[in-house]
Amino acid sequence: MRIATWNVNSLRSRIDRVEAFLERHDVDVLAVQETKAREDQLPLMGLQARGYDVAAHGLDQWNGVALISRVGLEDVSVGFPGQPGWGDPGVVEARALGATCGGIRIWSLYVPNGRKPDDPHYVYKLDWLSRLREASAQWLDTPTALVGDWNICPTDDDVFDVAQFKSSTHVTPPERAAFQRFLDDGWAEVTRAHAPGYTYWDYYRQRFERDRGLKIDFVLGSAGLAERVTGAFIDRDERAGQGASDHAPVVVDLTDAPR
DNA sequence: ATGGTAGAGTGTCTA
Repeated sequence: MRIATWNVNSLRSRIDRVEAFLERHDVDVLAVQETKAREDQLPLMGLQARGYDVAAHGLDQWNGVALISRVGLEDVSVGFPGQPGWGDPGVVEARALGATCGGIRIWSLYVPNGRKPDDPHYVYKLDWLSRLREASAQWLDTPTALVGDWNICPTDDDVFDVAQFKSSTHVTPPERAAFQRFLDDGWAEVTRAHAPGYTYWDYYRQRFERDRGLKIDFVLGSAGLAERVTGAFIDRDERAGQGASDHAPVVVDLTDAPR
């Protein structure tokens, strides 16, 4: 089975590229982030014509997440226990969507950006990660993948210029500690060993052409998932040219479940 | 410190 994660920066403006990507790489399950579409605005026809089911949630114009699967899409849930709303009172922000696809539990995650270290949104980011960690502990003993845009550079090698980020989010010790706690719990980041390099390049200043990017898109697997990983790659070509998202897709291959 | 680009949608916000 082949799964992938991709921050598409608008599903509607990128739908042709998404469909081409699914076909080019024969992808079974794609987790997408920043769908930037209400549920009634989703471009479903081409996906369904290619045999994919879609589950999506997006309450605002920025942070929607979705799962696109041709190997089943069961037990769909939005958010996770303890996830609070942000913005309008009582509104649960759409940053996590989970489903069982082809026998594995997969979560499409869009970790809050944080904006600035002194912004309330940064506190929200750390709180959100803490709640995700608490909720995800119960999935460690089943084949589960926490995939998406983590908006954290776990090491200095994951930033094109650490000095330039010294007063920015994504590299602060609390964010890195929050990421590390998932690994300490038993989650394994399964892409890095197979797929070095960045996954995101800002649109301006020709960051992609100069390979000045960040590695912030990751796939964390429970033991039962990690043992099935046979390879991974970053589809850098997808980031090139006109009309690209600012993120490249990350693809992971899994063997069949042991029996 | 600022601004550069892109996408949502027409006011600016978010990344």
